[in-house]
Amino acid sequence: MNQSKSYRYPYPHPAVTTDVALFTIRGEALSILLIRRGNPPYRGMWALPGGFLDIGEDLETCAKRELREETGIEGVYLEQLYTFGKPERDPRERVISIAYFALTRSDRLKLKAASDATRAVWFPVGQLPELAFDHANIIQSARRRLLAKLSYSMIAFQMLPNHFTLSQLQTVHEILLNGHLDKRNFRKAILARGIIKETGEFSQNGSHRPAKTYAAVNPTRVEIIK
Amino acid sequence: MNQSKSYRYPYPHPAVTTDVALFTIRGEALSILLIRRGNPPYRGMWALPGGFLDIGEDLETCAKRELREETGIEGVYLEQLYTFGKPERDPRERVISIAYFALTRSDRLKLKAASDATRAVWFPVGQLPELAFDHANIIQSARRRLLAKLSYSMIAFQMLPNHFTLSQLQTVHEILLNGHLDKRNFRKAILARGIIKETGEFSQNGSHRPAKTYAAVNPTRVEIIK
DNA sequence: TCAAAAGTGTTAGGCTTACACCCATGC
DNA sequence: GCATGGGTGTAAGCCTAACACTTTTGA
Repeated sequence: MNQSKSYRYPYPHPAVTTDVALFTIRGEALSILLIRRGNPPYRGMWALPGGFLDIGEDLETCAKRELREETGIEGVYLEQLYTFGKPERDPRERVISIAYFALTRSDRLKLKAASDATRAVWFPVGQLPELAFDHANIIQSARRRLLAKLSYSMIAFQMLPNHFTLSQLQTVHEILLNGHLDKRNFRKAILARGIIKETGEFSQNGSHRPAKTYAAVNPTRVEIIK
Repeated sequence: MNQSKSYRYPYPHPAVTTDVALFTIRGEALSILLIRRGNPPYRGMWALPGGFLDIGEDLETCAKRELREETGIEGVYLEQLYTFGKPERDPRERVISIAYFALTRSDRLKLKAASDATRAVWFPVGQLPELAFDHANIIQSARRRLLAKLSYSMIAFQMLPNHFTLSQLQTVHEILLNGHLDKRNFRKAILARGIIKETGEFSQNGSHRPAKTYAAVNPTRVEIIK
């Protein structure tokens, strides 16, 4: 290593990465975006999109940047999940990873075809491949977070287009909760919270009555308190 | 810097610290433990107990170690809170801090008098001094976490002795919520959850009827899901 | 016997849940 | 006109919140 290209510290420093657990609904399944690793360690295995923090870069910026560089996806709902730092979690050196939890509409991935496609793939969470590092743990934490938030925030429409029908929203909840919901009660509960409003437009979607479409009242993030 | 005492990396690495927001109830006030800084930066100002991660040391171990070294306190309830990493949060170099949330009985600090006392002091959260770094932010997050957990976990008895009376527990809740609670409803709610049980012993505490004492059913931590 | 905190049930109102039929459209 | 999903109200039960008096002790 050329000395001019190395960085010195009076005591050892860990490396810092961010990793993103990005969920969407595809077909009828909750799915997560994984990247096939092209380099060691764990070459050829699947991992969460993520990478090393640039010195001087904000943590969340790093998470968004790595997601964009590796998948082309931007503009997702993103929040910090948990920091994973077991000493042996990366065989190269000590690596601390700040994991992020993210949601998006599945059609966002199409933006990406430009770059090196086929390396970023959606996997249904029930059919995950073997994962690099401790990423299986991270995914488990992220799924718990998603379930927990569902009950007290209306986070699910982050996986739908800006305008959506109540049936679509209910379907997302049913997939996440893995169970059936009552249509009338679901609508009452959602509308009572005042977090979505009618757009005035309708969705025509086949040979049946058109559905009113709704949009989030404030599309800002919902802060999470553990 | 002597080369034999320096560590090199092919790209810049941030430093990593842990900080601990340790709460207790003292008198009638929620209080937090702060350390007076003896070295720059922010010399003479108050800060959360914490410090640099040893390479090879687990994150939680680091938080516990720093707490012990700086205050003598051990055996507290501890959980990860949030990771703070704004690029300018430490004037020396890029520092990522994994913040921990902790609770203890206030009599634990007495263990400490051995080491360099008078540097670790409990401050009521309503009367905080000026704080070093972004520690005011960390404390704000920690207080939000404490409030949020109170409603769905029975975390409050982490601030009481192993055996406690229901009146003591209610008082802690009232201090945290800053409001009065109904005695009968409080007891019903707590006992209905089955998370505390009678010890069979009584607390004699003045010229009035002795109170039954209770203990947590499982003294393990309550996992938090943001 | 008095003061001080411990202990104990019931009721009303609100919220949650269960449940079934008509509506608008395309074919 | 029929198949398909969209849209709507009510009643029972459960949970929450409000409320006051008796008990046990030490002084």
